[in-house]
Amino acid sequence: MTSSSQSTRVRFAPSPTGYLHVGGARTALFSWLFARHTGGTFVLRIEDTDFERSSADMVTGILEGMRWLGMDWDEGPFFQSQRLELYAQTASKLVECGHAYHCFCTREELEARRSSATEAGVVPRYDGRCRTVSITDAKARIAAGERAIVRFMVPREGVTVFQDGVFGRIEFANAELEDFVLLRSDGIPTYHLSVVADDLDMRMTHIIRGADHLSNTPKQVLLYQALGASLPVFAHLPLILGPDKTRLSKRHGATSVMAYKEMGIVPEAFRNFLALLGWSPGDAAKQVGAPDREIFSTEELIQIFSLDGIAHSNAVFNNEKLAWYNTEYIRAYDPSRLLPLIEEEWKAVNYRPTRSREDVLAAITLLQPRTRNLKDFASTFLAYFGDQFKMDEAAAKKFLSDAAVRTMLGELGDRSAALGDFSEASTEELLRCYAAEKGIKAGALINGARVALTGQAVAPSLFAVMLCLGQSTVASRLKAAAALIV
RNA sequence: GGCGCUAUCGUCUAGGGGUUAGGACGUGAGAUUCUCAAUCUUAAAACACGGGUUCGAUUCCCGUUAGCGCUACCA
Repeated sequence: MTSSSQSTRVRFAPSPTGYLHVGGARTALFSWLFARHTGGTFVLRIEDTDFERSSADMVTGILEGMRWLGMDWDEGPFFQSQRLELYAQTASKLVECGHAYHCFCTREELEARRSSATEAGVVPRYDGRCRTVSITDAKARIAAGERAIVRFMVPREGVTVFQDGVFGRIEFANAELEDFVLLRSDGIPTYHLSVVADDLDMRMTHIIRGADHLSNTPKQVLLYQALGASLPVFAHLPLILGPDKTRLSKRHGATSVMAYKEMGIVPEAFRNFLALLGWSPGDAAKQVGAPDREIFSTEELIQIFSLDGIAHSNAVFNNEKLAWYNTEYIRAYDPSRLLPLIEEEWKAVNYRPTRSREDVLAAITLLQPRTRNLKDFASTFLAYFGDQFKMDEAAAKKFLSDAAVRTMLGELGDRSAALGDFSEASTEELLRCYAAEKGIKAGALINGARVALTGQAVAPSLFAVMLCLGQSTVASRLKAAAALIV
């Protein structure tokens, strides 16, 4: 453990202009994992300086998504919209010490110059013409009511270098950068100003964020230097792409993490999947057991997570692998922990189980090994939790269309009601003897019984199902089969 | 266009100057079975291309190509 003076401080700083998307969730997860691994502090900061596009609902949604994935935070959420004073002060400090200046160019002028530069085949970049306006002149003009923005004065020459925690040494020529805007004419800061002012004020030691910010970083490094501050460690995460290898977005379907919850994904599965997207433990996996394992508990992830294992290239989101993780996690759940999640699904379809909690838990245990998705419990598995369920038409057609079979199932229902000892062995014996007696293949009766009992052509072993449902339910559903019209 | 980043099976990845280039998901085949999963066995599947450096390059260097990102008074 590091001493408190050098302990890490990491933040997740989403902008509430949308829900918590997959990329944001992974950034949050890696930041959180890093903070927990190093015994540091995890701060949540909402970057809502774009009032037009930000909304309180999105903030709620982001927090909901983080909680769903099991992430907690030690400080915040802080809102940049409530910290405007800090940014204004930082901007004037920069102006006072000559690192920034007021710019009186209008949007229209800027726009015109940009388009003519583009036409001329020149890289459009602010020419720095307002650099020559003295501070006293600028103040006078502002006092007279002129609108101004504050720009950072980027050195014309030299290079800006930083050591990225993922990509290593990154160098940009200052000549490539333009005098970027710090404060807009309405006094609201731009991203570059607010992010640096806050990260400094909140004493961040590590900035973990998407690689889309890599090109922004030299500007921010320049800001740190102008402010006389030492640099945090920047660690940029490669992006997550959709199946078509373009950036994951709405057109790829669900990109909000909560959409995955709604699709029946279990949070641990999603967290595990996300953790291994663009990161791999390498040799550290040996610390927690088999080196080839891909299933890691949250505690294990915290133990073995490190910036070193972060990939340098973008990763494609793989729905099949997510589905596999979901299957694995659902199977491994303790039934009593799975039950609340299933109850949410039931609630969503207005279903209430009529069986006792013990019976419900037993049914879950029986069903777990063959569940791929939480939704199964609220659809094809309903027959295990009460008498309110739908008969799958195709299954009925396939296995119950023979009236003779239906009649036999009814008779079997009578006989099972009379069974003294109702067990897997006794029900199987009953059915097989009855089949032999009637000269019908046991399989035909088994398939028919399965549909009569579960409404589905697919189910666990029939006799395990019978035991799970109980003698009276089995008897009545089999007897009902005799009266069925297929 | 400029700048930056990246490049191992279809996908996620391990590896690293000499390896049968390893694993996972998915896919094919077989076994098992009362259905379907599961399970077990098994198979196919990759170092983008071209130059260097070197005894030797998939690994290091350069270039090409491709992909992605940034290029706002968005974040």
